[in-house]
Amino acid sequence: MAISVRDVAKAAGVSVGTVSNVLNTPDKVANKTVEKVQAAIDKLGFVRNDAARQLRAGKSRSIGLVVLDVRNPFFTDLARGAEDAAQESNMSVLLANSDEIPDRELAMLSLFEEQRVHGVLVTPVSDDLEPFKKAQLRGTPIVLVDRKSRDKSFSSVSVDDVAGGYMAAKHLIELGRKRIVFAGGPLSIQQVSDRLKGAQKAVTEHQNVTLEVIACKSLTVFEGREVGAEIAKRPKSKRPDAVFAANDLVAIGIMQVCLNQEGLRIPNDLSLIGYDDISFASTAIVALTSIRQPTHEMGARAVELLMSMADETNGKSKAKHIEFQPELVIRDSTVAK
Amino acid sequence: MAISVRDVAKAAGVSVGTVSNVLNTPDKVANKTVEKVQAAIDKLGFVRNDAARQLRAGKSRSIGLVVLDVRNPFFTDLARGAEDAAQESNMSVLLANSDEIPDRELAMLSLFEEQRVHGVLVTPVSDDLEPFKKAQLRGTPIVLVDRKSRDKSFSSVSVDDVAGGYMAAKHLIELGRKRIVFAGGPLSIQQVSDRLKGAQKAVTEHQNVTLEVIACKSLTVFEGREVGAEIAKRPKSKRPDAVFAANDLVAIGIMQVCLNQEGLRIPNDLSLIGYDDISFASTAIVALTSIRQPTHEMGARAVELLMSMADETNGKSKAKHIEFQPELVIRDSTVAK
DNA sequence: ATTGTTTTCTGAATCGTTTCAATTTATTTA
DNA sequence: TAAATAAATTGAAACGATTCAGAAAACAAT
Repeated sequence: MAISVRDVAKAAGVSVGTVSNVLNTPDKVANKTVEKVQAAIDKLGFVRNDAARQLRAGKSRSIGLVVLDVRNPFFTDLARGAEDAAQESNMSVLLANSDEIPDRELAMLSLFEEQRVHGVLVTPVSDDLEPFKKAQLRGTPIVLVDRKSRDKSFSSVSVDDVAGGYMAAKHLIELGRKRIVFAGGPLSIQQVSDRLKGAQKAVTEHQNVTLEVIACKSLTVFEGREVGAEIAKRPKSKRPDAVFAANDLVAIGIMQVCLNQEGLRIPNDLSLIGYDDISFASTAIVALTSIRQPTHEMGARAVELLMSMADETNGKSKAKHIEFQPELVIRDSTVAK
Repeated sequence: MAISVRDVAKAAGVSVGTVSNVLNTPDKVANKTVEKVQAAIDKLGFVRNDAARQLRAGKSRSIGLVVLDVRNPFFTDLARGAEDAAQESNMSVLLANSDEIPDRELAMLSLFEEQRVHGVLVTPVSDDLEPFKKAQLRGTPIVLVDRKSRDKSFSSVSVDDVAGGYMAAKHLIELGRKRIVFAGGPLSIQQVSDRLKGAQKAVTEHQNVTLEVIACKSLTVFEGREVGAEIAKRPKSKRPDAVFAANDLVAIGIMQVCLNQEGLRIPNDLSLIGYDDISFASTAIVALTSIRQPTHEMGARAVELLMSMADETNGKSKAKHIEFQPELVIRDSTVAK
């Protein structure tokens, strides 16, 4: 039914091997032959069947990327970084999101394995990395992104979240804040627990500063609004004077409720700091202080790492780790203009 | 190297055909055979090679979706609708964005054709649909989404954007607004020009109401902020008393600048209405009046339409159109609480 | 036991591309 | 011009799952 290389070959009066060479390595083919074949391709409207190509090649031209939430700009930026790096080796990136649900994460992994992707980048939901380990043994390299591997079998590209959490809390303390709330969750996500750990460290280094944790179910604007409502309804004496949110979306949710419904002033009544420094942070109602991560670069470096793993013939090389340092970006939500 | 059905068959002591049947139609296989084969699969860690499956089947299990901007929640909602419907026929949706760039749109189309997707849903950037027409003739059904096909060769799922534009402008006029600005662009995107057309119609039906167009390069928060700055810097006498933004992102950008930098009151000094009713609209600084579209349902219906086209053997059936009516959702940005 | 019927299983052929050793053609060197 | 070398082309084999006509096994009816 559909046009195949065989049809093109016949129309151009050459062999199928030559058609394939025109498609893949035109330099190896005489110019006028290339022209003849191209003409036949255009005339017949030939479209290469990628499944057949992959079958022969044994590998696809794609890399899988599983993130926690595609709607978080942090992850779309990261994905963009990955795409840019992938293009260098003309690969493409398949984006999937786990929605923080372990089962979806597994389903995506299987899908990618069946597609014989070159490798998988993942921001894991939980601590159970067993399925990923198995996939890696079967020959699909895995790189953990935005998450340092405790397990020595995985390579990773991460940011020092403990340092980031410390920075954030330290900044609030240096502004003279005493009653700090950490808003975020679930704590099973390593990024969240590390950021909290850093904050706790900063707090214990000072007298008279308390840290309270308000948990939320996921790191979304919606959950942030829940936390905001919880804070705003408290009597003034019980209310924190600073909030460190586990990411910017949560911070933005908190900000919306506190400013709008309750008339709290930010930063006067409440200092607020987020995490990730998504592009939306600087354009929030009150520009948001945040902890910046080299998002785009993380995506790119993760892909490079993956490609180097895929190249190594034996595949049994030692896991490599790349760790970036975060950076404090001060804006109006902690220090008034 | 990798484990194949052949290896599984040998290990389980059955033929390759039986392994395939266990994978695809276990009902046709005796129970204890299924168990034997499953055990072998688990033991060997067999992972089905999707490329080989597709090659034989002739079609993939995917549908391609090309949207203008993945970061716009309107399109992620639409994509979710498509995914949900696709799952019914156990298909998956491959999401790609054109970033409003015609060349990227073409590249994505080729990629999808090479993958032999079941069909492509697309929100086209421009009016040149020739490449899509060719793809359709070659056997890949195309459905235009969020855009009515002028060309009778394509099926489409759309919302009556002229009616939506009319509704929006009419609402502003009924509130007594006289100097209305339409903010949006590029006009080559049909959704934008239709919404403008509707607004113009409403304006011409009334005396003493003017409509000014402020163009922007794309429908993003960033561009909205540019428009906001342009409006806010005007002397009061030249300033509009209402703005109709071509989508919610632009409206949010305008809102941020006007409220924050210039201290304009919304809706008192300026009524503001958006379009799409993305989930973020209701949680904006001032809850945004907007025109709601049945986003999720559009995605779902588009997939259903596509599947029905793919089923039809000849493929030469008449194009079908589904058109929804939009709905006005009134919030604080036009009518104060 | 024989025949008929249903259920289960088999395995060679197939999908469309790429690969690569072998062959043909063109170019250079002596 | 003949021999040596380089460039271009050929075409059958291979990738791994699915298909399907036919064989084998299991069961039922006579």
